[in-house]
Amino acid sequence: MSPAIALIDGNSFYCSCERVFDPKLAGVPVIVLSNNDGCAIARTAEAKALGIRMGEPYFKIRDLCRREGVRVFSSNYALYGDMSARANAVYRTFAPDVEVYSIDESFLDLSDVRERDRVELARDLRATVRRWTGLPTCVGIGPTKTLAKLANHIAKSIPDLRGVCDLSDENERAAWLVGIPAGEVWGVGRASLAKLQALGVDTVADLRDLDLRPARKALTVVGERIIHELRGRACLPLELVPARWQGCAMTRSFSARITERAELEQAVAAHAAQLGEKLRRDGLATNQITVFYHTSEHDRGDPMRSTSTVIHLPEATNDSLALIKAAQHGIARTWREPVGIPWRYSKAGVITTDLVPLAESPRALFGALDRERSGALMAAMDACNTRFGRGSVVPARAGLVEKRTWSTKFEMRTPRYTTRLAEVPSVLAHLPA
DNA sequence: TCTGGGGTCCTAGGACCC
DNA sequence: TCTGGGGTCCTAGGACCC
Repeated sequence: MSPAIALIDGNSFYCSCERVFDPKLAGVPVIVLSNNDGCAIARTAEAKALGIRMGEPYFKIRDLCRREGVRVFSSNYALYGDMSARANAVYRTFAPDVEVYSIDESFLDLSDVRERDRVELARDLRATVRRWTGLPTCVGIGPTKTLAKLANHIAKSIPDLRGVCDLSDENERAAWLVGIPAGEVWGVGRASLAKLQALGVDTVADLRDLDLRPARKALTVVGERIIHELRGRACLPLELVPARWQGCAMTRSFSARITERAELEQAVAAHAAQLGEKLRRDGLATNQITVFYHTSEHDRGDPMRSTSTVIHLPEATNDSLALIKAAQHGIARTWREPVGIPWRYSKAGVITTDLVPLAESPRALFGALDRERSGALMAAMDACNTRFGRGSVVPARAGLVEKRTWSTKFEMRTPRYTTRLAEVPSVLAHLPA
């Protein structure tokens, strides 16, 4: 039995999640915006056809959207995350070995399925996901992850394939690869593409046939791996158990510029508190954080400032209060009073890059934290926030959620239909008299 | 007026060690 | 003027991904 990997992904995933709960959105252009309603990060086929590009700032296309009747939504991550979990639950009923690669993409191991049955299974999977979750998907199949990704790309661009493309057969595969630009390959970005083109590589077939030596010279081992994968030799195993995070970040653009130290301190404290919350969910901890904030590169003519500093803790922790203290220390260390025009800060964040499981982390000889107390307090706080909703209990320094002037904007967000009881859709049934 | 956020992997180069 | 040969570890920066 030849190895086979399928990549299944949701079409215009965020937009499709919105469509599941509003049938009127079918067939009309839909886009979903990034945080602060900044950029278009998901577009349906109809929106793409209007020329709306990935990452396009919303203010530039607002008129177009109004004119063309594009339905515009803020990101509703609670909804998308939950829909993603539902889709993966369906995948697992078809193939037990699933790697959840991103919120809208999963790799499935189909090695145990006979080659001639794979396409049919994939079609069945698509139909079932559609029926059970409402989400449209496409499936690509190949002997390696890279080829499965490529197959998925083909499935999405050729309607005749009805959402499934199988590149298992070497001859069929070769015929496809000559017609696809090398830039479509997973792992070949802009910079790599330019180097490849200098080597005379234009199509995926060219890349597959490139000698390993020049490939390695131009693109390091990453490029060599891609070529092996294109030739059908797997270098990227299925990661069935999610790897432990190495780092974690909480960074946000403000909905309005910040000039006051107190506001900046509050924002950074809120980020530190949320970072602690994320770490606690996975039992992870950190003994150093980086705090940064900066003005916007789009504010031409304004004074620019960007600063970042690393704060070390006596021992690893995920206690929000300890992280807040460290983060505010970072502000104290870097804050500068403006002399003339104040700096208008646009974004701040707290980052860690060295996560360790709290239980395995060494204790400090001096300055050790009281983990018993801290653990109990944090557990109580997390329990309140789970039960009564996020932001019900926050550390004082992070400020009450509704009083945060810098908070991210989500002005066009749909209800969190599947994760908030207060927001589930209601149905009215009129009985005949 | 309004321009996202969160990850991973790889390499080169410096510091340091014996 | 001449001045070895290995290691390891860390960091910054680049590239890529969704």
